[in-house]
Amino acid sequence: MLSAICYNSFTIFFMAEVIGLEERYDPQGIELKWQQYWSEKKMFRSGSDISKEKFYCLEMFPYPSGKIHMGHVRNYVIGDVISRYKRMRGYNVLHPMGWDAFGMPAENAAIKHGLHPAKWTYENIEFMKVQLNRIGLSYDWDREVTTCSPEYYKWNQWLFLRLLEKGLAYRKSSFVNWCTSCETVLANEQVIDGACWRCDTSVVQKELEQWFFRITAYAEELLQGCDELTGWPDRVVAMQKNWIGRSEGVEVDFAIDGTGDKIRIFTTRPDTLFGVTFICLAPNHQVAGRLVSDKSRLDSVKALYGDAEHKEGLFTGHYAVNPLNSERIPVYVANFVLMEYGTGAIMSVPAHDQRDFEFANKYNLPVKIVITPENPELRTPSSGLLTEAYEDEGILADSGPFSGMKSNEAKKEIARFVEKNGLGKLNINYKIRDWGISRQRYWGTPIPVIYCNRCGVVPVPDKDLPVILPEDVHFTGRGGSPLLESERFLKVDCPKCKGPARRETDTMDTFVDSSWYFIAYCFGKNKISLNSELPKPALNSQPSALGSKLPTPNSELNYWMPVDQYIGGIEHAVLHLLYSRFFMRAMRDFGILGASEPFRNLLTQGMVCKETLKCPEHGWLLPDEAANDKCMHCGQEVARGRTEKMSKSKKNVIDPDELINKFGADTIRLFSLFAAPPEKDLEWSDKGVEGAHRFLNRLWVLVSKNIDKGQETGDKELERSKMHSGSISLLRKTHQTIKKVTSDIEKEYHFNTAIAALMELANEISSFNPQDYEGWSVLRSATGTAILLLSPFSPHISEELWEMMGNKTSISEQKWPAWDEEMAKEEEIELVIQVNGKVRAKLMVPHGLSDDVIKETALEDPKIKSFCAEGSIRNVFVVRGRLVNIVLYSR
RNA sequence: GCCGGAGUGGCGGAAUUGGUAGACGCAAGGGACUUAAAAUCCCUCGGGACUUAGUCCCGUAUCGGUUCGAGUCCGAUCUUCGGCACCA
Repeated sequence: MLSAICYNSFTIFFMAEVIGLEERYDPQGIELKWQQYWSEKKMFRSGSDISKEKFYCLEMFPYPSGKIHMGHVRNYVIGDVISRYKRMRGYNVLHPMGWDAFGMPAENAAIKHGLHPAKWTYENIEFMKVQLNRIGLSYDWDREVTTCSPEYYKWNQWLFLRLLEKGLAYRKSSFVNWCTSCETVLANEQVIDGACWRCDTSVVQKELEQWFFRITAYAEELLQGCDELTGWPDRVVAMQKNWIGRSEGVEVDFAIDGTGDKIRIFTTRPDTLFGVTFICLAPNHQVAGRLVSDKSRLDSVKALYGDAEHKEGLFTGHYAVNPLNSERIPVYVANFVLMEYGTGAIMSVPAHDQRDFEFANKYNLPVKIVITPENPELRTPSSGLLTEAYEDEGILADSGPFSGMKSNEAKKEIARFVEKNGLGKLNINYKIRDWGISRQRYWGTPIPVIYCNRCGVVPVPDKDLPVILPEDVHFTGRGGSPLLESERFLKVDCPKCKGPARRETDTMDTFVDSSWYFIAYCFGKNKISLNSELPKPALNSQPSALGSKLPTPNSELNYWMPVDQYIGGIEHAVLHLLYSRFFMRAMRDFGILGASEPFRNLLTQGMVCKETLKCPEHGWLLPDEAANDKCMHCGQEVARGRTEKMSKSKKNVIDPDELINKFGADTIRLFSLFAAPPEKDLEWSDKGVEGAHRFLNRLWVLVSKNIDKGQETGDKELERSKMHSGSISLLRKTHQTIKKVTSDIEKEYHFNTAIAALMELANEISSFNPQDYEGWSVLRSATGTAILLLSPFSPHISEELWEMMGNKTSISEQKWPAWDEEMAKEEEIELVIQVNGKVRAKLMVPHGLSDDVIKETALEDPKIKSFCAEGSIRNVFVVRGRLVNIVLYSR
C-alpha cells in the first residue's frame, strides 16, 4: 500500500515536471466550473422578448425512478445539442425539464419500505437533478414542472372539470384486474402469468364504475391531422393511424324470425352480403342473452371471450333473415366477436373471411362462394370445396342482380341499395376506444367529483381546487385504494345541497399528467394559469389612452406552442402522443390556445445497447465478472451474446455517473452522438468512448501548446492571393467544415457525420505548421472555429478552450460561425475518368472547366488513349466537377 | 397474417439529384520515442490474382431488370428488427 502511494505521488510529480500539470485536460474541474457559471448567470433562461423568433425544444420528461440511465442521457444530450445550436443561431430557445412524478413505483416503494410516496419521489428528483446537471444540459430550470405537486395537478382537475362540462368525460362500467386475496385492483404489469405479483393468487376481472375521456369524439380529426405530421417519422404516423383504425362499411339489420328482434351487423364487405350463411353475436350482446335459454352454456362461451386460440360458438336455436335475398340463416353466439367494436354482431361469410371459414368448419355450416377471382387459374376447384377463405377482390357470383360486377364496384352498389331500401346505412367504425382514466391508487391526481345521495355526481367547484391528496394514509398493498381510509378526505359536504357526501377515491391515469406538461412549461414555475388564457370579453374596443396593459389572451402560450422539436423514445409512439394530440384539441376547443398539433417535429431516438455476457451456470454476467472470456465464479467459457437494449436483468447496463467520473460528461456526450445517428440504435463501446476522449485530449493539447503564439495575432484581414498554399488549404478546410457541420445538423440532426467532419478539421490543424504571422493567424481562426462548432456537442471543454484562447465572453453566447462559399470551394478537383463505366484514370484539374475542355483533357490522357485505341468512341458523358465516362463500341 | 423499418470491411458507421464504395472512429499489424511499460506520434489496413511497387478481376443480403453508369431506381426472394393482431 505504502509503496503504491509513493509510486503514485512520484508519477504525478514526474508528469508535472515533464508536461506541466496545468496543461493536462482535467474534465472534472472544468465541467464543475462551467456548470456553476451557467447556473449562476442563468445563461439558459428563455427570453421574454416574444418578438424574437422562438424555438421550443422538448425532451420527454423522466419518471423519477431514482437514477438516470443511459437512455435518458442519450435522449437529453440530443435535445441539448439542438438547443445550444439554435441559441447560437439566434433563436429564443425554450428548453425545459420536469418530472413525471406520479405513478406506481412510488407506491410500491411505500408498500415495501414504508416510505411515503411523496418523500420517495422528491428525494429521487433531488438526486436525479444533480445527475442531469452533471451532464451539462442547458435547461431553463425556472420552468421546472413536477406533476405530483398540487400546483400542477390542480390543473389536471381543472381540465377534468372542463371535459366533464363538455360531455368529454363520463362514467361507465368497465373491467379491472382484481386480486381477491389482497382485495385490490392490479395494473396490467402487476399481473404476472395471470396471477397477482405479490401473493400469486389468480387474478379475476371485476366490474367497476370508472371515468372515461371521450377521445373517440376526436377520432376523425386525429386521423386527418396525421397528414399534417410531416415532421414525424413515418412509422410513428403509421402507428397512430393504425391505432385509430378507421374503416368504412355498412350496417345492415337482420330480422330474427319469429321474435321481432333485429340484429344490426357491421361489415366492410357489403359485396359479400349474398354469401352470408350465418350470423354471430358477441357473448355479452343484449340479444344473445334474450335468445339463449341455456345460461350456463352462454356463460361458458363468455368465459372464452378474448381467447385468440380457440373459436367457440353456440347455436341460439333461432334464425335470421338476410334482407337482400330473404335466406333463412342460423344465429350463433361466438367468443371471437367483439362487443366493443362495431355493433357487437357480425354477418359470417365463410367463403370470404378466414375467421368465419374456421368457425363454419368447426360447426359444419355451409360455405357459399359469391366472389370468384378475376384470374381464372385461381378459381375454385370443380369440387367447390375451399381449403381457405378467398379474401381478395374478384367478380360477384350468385348475388342476384349484382352478379358479374367487380367487387369494388359492388361494394358501392350494394351499400347504396341497402341504404335506399332502408335495410341499413353507411357507417364508419374506429378501433380506438375511449380512454379509461380511473386508477384505484393513491399516488395520482384525485378525480374532482363528489358523490351525494341526493344530488348524485357533483363536480368539485373550481374555487375548491386543488383537491389535495391526504397524508394520513397507510400503504399495505391490500384492501383497495389507500384513499378509502382517510376519513378527512372521504367525508365532504355536497357543494350543491350541503348535505353529507363522499369524495371520489380514484385517481387519474398518469398519462393525463403528461398530456399537457409541455403547455405548463410555457408559463414558468408555479405560474400555470390555464383559465387566464381564456379569451376575455373585450372591456373596451379601443385601447385606453394610458396604453392597455391587459394581457393579450393566449399571448405567451401561443408564442411558444407548438413544440418545434420533440425528442423521446419510440415506446410512446401511440399512447402518450395520441393523448397529447387529443388534449391539445380539447384545449383548443376550450379557447385556451390556437394550435391543434402539439409537436411539429418528432425525433424518436434509438435504444442504447450493449453486448451481453452469459455463463452457462451463472447466467448473465457483469463485464467485470468475466476475464478472458471465462466466468470469474466457475471458470467456464462465457458466451458473448448479441447486443441488446441495456437492462438491469441482462447486466449490460452502464452507470452514467461512473462514466462521467472516469471520462467527464463531454466525452460521454461526444461518444453517444458520434457512434450512430440519433434515430438508430446505439451500440455502447468502451473502446469507442476512449476514442472520443482521445479526440478531446488532442484538441486540448492543440490549443494549450499554441496559446502564446496564437494570442499575438489579431483579426487583421489577410489577402488570400498572397497566402501560402498551406494556409489557404487550412482556411478552405475550415470553411468546408462549417458548411458540413451546419448542414448535417440542419438536415437530419446527423451529429455523427458532423463530428466526423470536426475530427477531419482537427487532424488538419494538427498537421499544419505555421511559419509566420499569417500561418498563426489562420491556425488561430481554424482552431477557434473548431471549438465553436464543437460547443453544442461538448460544451464544457469548449468554454474552457475558448477562454484559454483569450476570449472574454462565454462561448454559449457566441454566434454560430458562417462560411464563405468562395473560401470553401476547391481550386482543383480530382477528375475521374471512366471507360465503359470503369475507373481508368484520375487527374487533378482546375475547378470550373467547361465540359468540352474536360472532355478533351480526358481524351488526351495517355492511359485513356491506350484504352480508347481498342475501339471507337460511341459517347462521352461529363458530370461537371466529378467524372467523365467514355463509352466505346463493343467489338 | 397485416403494416412499417433495416441488411455495406473484423466492428460502429460514411457515401448530394443514380456518378471514384468504405469518410470518421474502433480493433488489428508494423514502426518511432522509452532501460521498460503506459501515454503520444507516424505508416498499413475489403477480398483475390499476377509477369508484385504497378496493373487486372471480384465486392454493398440473393436473383433479375432499367441505365453510358446502380449501395442508391424497379420487380421477385431471403434474413432480421419493431408495431398491431380474431377490429368483421
